[in-house]
Amino acid sequence: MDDEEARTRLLDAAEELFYRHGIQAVGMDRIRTASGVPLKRLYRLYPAKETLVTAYLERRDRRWTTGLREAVTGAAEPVPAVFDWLARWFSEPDFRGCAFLNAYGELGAAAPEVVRAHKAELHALLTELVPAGAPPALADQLLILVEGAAAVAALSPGPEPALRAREVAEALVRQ
Amino acid sequence: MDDEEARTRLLDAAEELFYRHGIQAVGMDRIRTASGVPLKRLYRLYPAKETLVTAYLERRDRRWTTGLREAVTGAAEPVPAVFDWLARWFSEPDFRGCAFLNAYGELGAAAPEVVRAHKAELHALLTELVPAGAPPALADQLLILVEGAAAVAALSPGPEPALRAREVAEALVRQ
DNA sequence: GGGCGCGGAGAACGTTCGTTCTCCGGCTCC
DNA sequence: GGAGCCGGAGAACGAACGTTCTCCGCGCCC
Repeated sequence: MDDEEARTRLLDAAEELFYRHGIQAVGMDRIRTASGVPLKRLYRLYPAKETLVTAYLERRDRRWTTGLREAVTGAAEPVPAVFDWLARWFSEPDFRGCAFLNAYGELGAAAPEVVRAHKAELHALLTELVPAGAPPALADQLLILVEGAAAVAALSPGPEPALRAREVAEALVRQ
Repeated sequence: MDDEEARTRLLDAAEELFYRHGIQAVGMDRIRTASGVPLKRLYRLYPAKETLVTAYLERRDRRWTTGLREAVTGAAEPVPAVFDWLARWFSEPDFRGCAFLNAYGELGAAAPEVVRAHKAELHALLTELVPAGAPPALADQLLILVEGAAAVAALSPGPEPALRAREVAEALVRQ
């Protein structure tokens, strides 16, 4: 097992545990056990828990944004495609809301800056998707629909919140 | 200082600290210092931290739901009034998102059931507000708008998310 | 007024956390 | 083949947590 594989195993374990149980509720020893990476190597690759938390959020941000981008680029109707993608995400068995909103709610001002960056990226992506002549507030409204669907789905999982938000979004872009 | 005042002081301190810093980041000793209530009395009134957390969320739930109800009952247009009330809430200087969503994000399955109850109450209130002939999905969509505005405002405070959501809600109820 | 009991102040306890250290086996290099 | 070093396993450390205990001073009753 080289350092690269150890990093992957650590991030896999950290993502699963941090996302499911919250960040403060998961100790480094639990990540060590789940990943099989010795503590010494863990602290060589990530010198403190905070760096592991940041790396977990950054990798998840890359995967999430890339997945959404791939799902909507080339789609005939990109805005509804966003919510179809959300519906699939909300239906994953271990879905538990937006990891970045959860991290911000838990850590507050101490949350790493990738949390803000994630929301800025999402807003930028939505801005690209709205038609050229649309009012500038449309991207803000779509952002509210995306976040709202995720927040509602966090407490009652399933695709329904995404479908309800999709209906609203379709009505918005038609105008 | 009788027990009733001690309870108030404890809940005030707990609300301020839990809401600002998160639940796990605040120790009982910090609540003792902030409230001025001795540890012995604290544990007589709330035998464990979990009971204090639940009491904090239950009181906040009562205040929040009552405040929203009072703001919309009797309003000429109750649905937009919801978002005007949200705009004022988001503008409070220490606004940091929905305490119940934050608690759920932090505690996950270990969150007290008042978190779910809070969302159910909000959904019920929105159901009362929609016109009689409206499609049943409308309340779900309004819930998404409320939650989404709160989530967006958590990271970029100010009334704007509520105003954007209000515009969408007005378009929805007009149909 | 003297024993008594309640409540306040904070020390103390056991556990858990993040992080570091110790020990030891196995590989490398001459 | 032997010395030296790197990495693994897990004990150990200091701090912080939730919770309990000890001590002490003050008010009450006869």
